[in-house]
Amino acid sequence: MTGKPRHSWRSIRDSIRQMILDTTYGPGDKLPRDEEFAARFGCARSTVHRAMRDLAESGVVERRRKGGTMVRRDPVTRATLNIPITRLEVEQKGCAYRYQLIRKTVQDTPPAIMANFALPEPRRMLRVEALHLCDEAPYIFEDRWICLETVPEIETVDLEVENANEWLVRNRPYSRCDLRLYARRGTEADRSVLNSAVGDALFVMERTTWIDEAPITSLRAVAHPGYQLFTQG
Amino acid sequence: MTGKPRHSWRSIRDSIRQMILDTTYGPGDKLPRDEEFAARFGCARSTVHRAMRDLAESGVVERRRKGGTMVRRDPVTRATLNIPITRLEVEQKGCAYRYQLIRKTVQDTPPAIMANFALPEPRRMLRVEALHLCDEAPYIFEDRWICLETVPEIETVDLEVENANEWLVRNRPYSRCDLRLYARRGTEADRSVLNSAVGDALFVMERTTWIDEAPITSLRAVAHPGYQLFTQG
DNA sequence: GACATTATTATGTAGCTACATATTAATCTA
DNA sequence: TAGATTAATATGTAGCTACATAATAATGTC
Repeated sequence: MTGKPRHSWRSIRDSIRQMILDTTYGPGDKLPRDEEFAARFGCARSTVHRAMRDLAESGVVERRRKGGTMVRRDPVTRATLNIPITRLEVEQKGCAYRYQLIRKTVQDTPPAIMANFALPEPRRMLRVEALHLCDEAPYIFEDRWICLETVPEIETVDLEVENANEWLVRNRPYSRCDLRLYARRGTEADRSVLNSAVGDALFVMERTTWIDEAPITSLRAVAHPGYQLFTQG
Repeated sequence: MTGKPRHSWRSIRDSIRQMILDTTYGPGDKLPRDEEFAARFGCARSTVHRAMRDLAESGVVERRRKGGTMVRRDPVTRATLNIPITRLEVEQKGCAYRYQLIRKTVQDTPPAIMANFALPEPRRMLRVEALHLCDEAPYIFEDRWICLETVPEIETVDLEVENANEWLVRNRPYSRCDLRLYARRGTEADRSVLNSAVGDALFVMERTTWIDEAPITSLRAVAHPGYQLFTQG
C-alpha cells in the first residue's frame, strides 16, 4: 500500500501536479473546474478544493473566483523560514544567552525606516539598539524602531531587563511581515559592537511588521561573522 | 460590517489567537478540544479545525492526534521566501538575462555535498557550474550537483543552451527543500567569476532538494555584491 | 460605442455526518 | 515490574449540502 487512499486529497493533488509537470496543462493554461476534476476522479468537490488549495499555497497554481484555476507561468520555489526568538536560537546550541541594551531613544523616523513602513511622513518612534550575546560573545546586533502609536505600552517596559524582541513577539501579533536579507561588509562601527574585523562579511536581516496597516516594528539585525540561517529541517 | 461573518474561520482563529496572546492560554498550555471550542463559539467543529490548521501553519500552536492542541512554547516568526527562477528575477527588473555554462563534469560527491543530502557514501553526480548574467553583468554564480540516479534524463539535456535551474524546476518536482543562507567574503576565485572585489561581502544561498528521500540536486548560489533577497510583498 | 446594471459562474466558506488514524491511557499478560 | 495488547480519544480526512463572494460575461440604456 502506498498509504494513500485512492481519493485522498494528497493523491489528487499529486495527480494534478503530475499533469502539470507532463504539460497536460502547461504554464499559463487554465485548469478544469473543481467540479469537473471531482467527476473525473470520482471524488467530492471539497477534496479537489483541498488539493487545489495546497497547490496554490505552494505556488504551482493560481486561483481566482469565477476566473478559475491557472497554472502559474513562473514556477517559484517557496521556502518557509523559521526565525526563532534569538534567546532560543542561542540556548538550543547549548550556549548561555545574554541580552544587553545599548541605547534607547525616541526619534523621528529617518527615510529608510519610513520606506520600510511605506509611511508618507516621519513619525516619532522608539529606537532600541541592543546586542544579543552567545556565551558572552556578540551574536546579533539589532537596531529596532518601534511605533509608539501602535505599541504605546512599550514605554512602560524596562528594556534594560526585558528584551524588545521577545516582548513584541509575545505581546504583539502581526498580520504582515516583510523580510529582507543581504550581506554587508563589516565597518568600523560593527567592529566595536560585534567584535568583527573590518571587511568581514556580515549577514543582515531586516524585518518590518504591521498589524492591519498599522506599523509595529522595523529592525535591522546584523549577525556575527559565520552566522547561517536555515529552513526548518 | 467588518467583512467577517460571526462564525468565519478567520474570526475564530483571531479569537483563539487573542486568548493565547492575553495568556488565557499561555505558552505550553493545552487548549480545549476542537469540539469544545465549537460548542463555545456556536459553530461547527470543521470551522474550528480550519482555524486551528491556520494557527498551526503559522507556528502559533502545535497539534497532535489524540494529544490535542498546545500553545507553542517558543513563538517563531515564519516567513515564506519566494525564490523565483533567476531568469524571471532578472527580467522583472527589466534587464536582459543570459545564462552561461562554465563547466560540466561527472564526479563523486565530496563530503560537503554528501552532508547536504545526508548520504552515507559518495555517489556519482553531475556537477554543473554556471553563471547567470543580468545585462551582461555577473548576477549569480551557481555550483550545482545533480543526482544521476534520480535524474538520469539530465544527461540528455544540452546544458549549453538549457539552464539546469529552469530545467529542474520545470521537470522535477521535489517533496523536500532545505535552504541555508549566509554571508561570505569574496575570494580570488569569486573575483574571476562574479567580477567582485576580493573581500566583498557575498550573499550565498545553498539549496538541496529531494523527491521522497531520493536526492535531486544540491547547489550553492553566490550572488553578486549588493544582492538582496526579499519575502513576497 | 460607452457605460452602468444584471446575470452567470467558479471558487470560498460554513455546516453536517461518518469514518480513519495516530497516540495516549488502560489493561492484560508473562 | 516489564512488555505487549487493547481501549479510548482528539485530530484528520472524505463526503455531502447550501449559500457567500468575487469576477467575468451579458444585457440594457443612453
